[in-house]
Amino acid sequence: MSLVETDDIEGGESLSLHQRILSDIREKILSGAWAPGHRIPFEHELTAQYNCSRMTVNKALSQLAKAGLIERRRRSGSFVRQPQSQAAVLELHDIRIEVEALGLPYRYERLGRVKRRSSAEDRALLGLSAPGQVLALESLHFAGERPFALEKRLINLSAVAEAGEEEFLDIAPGPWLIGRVPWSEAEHRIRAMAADDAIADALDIEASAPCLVVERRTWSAEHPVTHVRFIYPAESHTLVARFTPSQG
Amino acid sequence: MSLVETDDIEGGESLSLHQRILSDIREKILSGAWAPGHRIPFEHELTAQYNCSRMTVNKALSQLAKAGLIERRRRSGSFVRQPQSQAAVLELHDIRIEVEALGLPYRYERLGRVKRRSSAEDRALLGLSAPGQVLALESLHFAGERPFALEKRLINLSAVAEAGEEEFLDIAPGPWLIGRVPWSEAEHRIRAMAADDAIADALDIEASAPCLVVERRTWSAEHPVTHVRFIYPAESHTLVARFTPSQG
DNA sequence: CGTTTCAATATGTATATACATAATCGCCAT
DNA sequence: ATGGCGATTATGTATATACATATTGAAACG
Repeated sequence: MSLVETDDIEGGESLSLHQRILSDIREKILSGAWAPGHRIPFEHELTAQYNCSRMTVNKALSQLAKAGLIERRRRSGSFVRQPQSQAAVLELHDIRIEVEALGLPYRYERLGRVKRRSSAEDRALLGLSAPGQVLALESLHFAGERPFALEKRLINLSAVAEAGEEEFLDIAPGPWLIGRVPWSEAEHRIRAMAADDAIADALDIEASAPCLVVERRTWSAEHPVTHVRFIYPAESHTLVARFTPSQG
Repeated sequence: MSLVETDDIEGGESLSLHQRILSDIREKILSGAWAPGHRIPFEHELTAQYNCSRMTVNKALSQLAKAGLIERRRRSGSFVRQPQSQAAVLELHDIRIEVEALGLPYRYERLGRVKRRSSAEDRALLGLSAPGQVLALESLHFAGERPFALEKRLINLSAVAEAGEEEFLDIAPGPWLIGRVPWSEAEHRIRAMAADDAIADALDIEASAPCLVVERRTWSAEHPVTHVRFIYPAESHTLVARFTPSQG
């Protein structure tokens, strides 16, 4: 039995050997041909089958291991792992891009801007322990005539002092921060909520109508940078997440 | 200027060289010391600084490139990328695990089970073009006494024939499918919705109360396998997604 | 019979080397 | 000037090799 013809007569697809080994093995696993627990051929066997060096095989297998598709055990070999905990990559677009993708004109409007000493709630949201200055912003993103999302944001001025000088009248805080502050970690919370009166008013929807709430906390090298809460009317928004295990 | 002392006197942390190069460069980028656009040292410079071979440096840089932190251009060098489109990894736990993590007893109850020829709507949800048999399931997941989530699922029997023989009285379709059908791709849609009467009744909440809806479509090697819609009462559920760029 | 020891084995990491490929720079001829 | 061409350069991919390390299985020993 051989995984491939060593002399590939047909599709000389200009795939690198590395890529070919990767996709061959992925295919075997995803098709179910190699069930979880199955021992995949030893490196030296693959070396022979693909007629290449062990380093090339090793790189491919290491990558599959890092992607979580296989598990490698010294002296024992490499094994197909149990189905992984399902995880999906959730792309969190810029709202402007999202709106424009819908073919609607985008408009941003700053509602409020307050610089203040952090309240206990501010600190809780940002994950701060010591008090300090924060900037609280409230703004609306429009798709055409209609409000698309309400944004409530806190910025930790100890981490991003320059934000204190910015009015955010013409630029939304999201794009402003991106590119200025490299972020090392982010956390999102997604939930449904009934609109309270203030939200309903801002978004021009009925009170207690369902909304999708996306909260994001961002850190840069351990320091909390910002906490933001996007509130979308239920109709206007669906988050899409896709997942393909271990691509390339 | 040198990234590290070539003879590391202090922390001989038993980190592999590969790991050390990776984390050094990541640190520079995430701390902002190397801003987006900055050209990071050429491979041969890093080779000299770390006193190692180019292959080792190359492997580290390739990994950073694959993680999206840097961009490599032939003849020009490697550059710190603009902040990536924000993406987060959303873990989609098994509901049983989620409930038990809350310290509540988990219970599953099948509400309905119908085997039928796929309707146009079924095909649209599953992404099928040709008609065929599908299994429609409706079930409830409980956390303690209270309904935690309502599940509405379609299974494509052309892809998973054995599902037609299963009653799903004692095992939820999710766990049943996992481990039986390897999935190669999944897509999620997350949105908020007002509970209609049927949903409100099943979940024991008020009509038009806000709910979080998570829809998932799963493929196995191009074939649609299942479409499932989880409906959570707003209070009971928050999805959490975390992201750290390019972990080693 | 149980334990220790040792050799065999598969993976982990690193090196030196080689050639391919793409992009850029500068030279040269038009 | 300007358009093309070749040399240069940095990365991309692969090889052969070497030694480290963890684990297993079997032999040796008390």
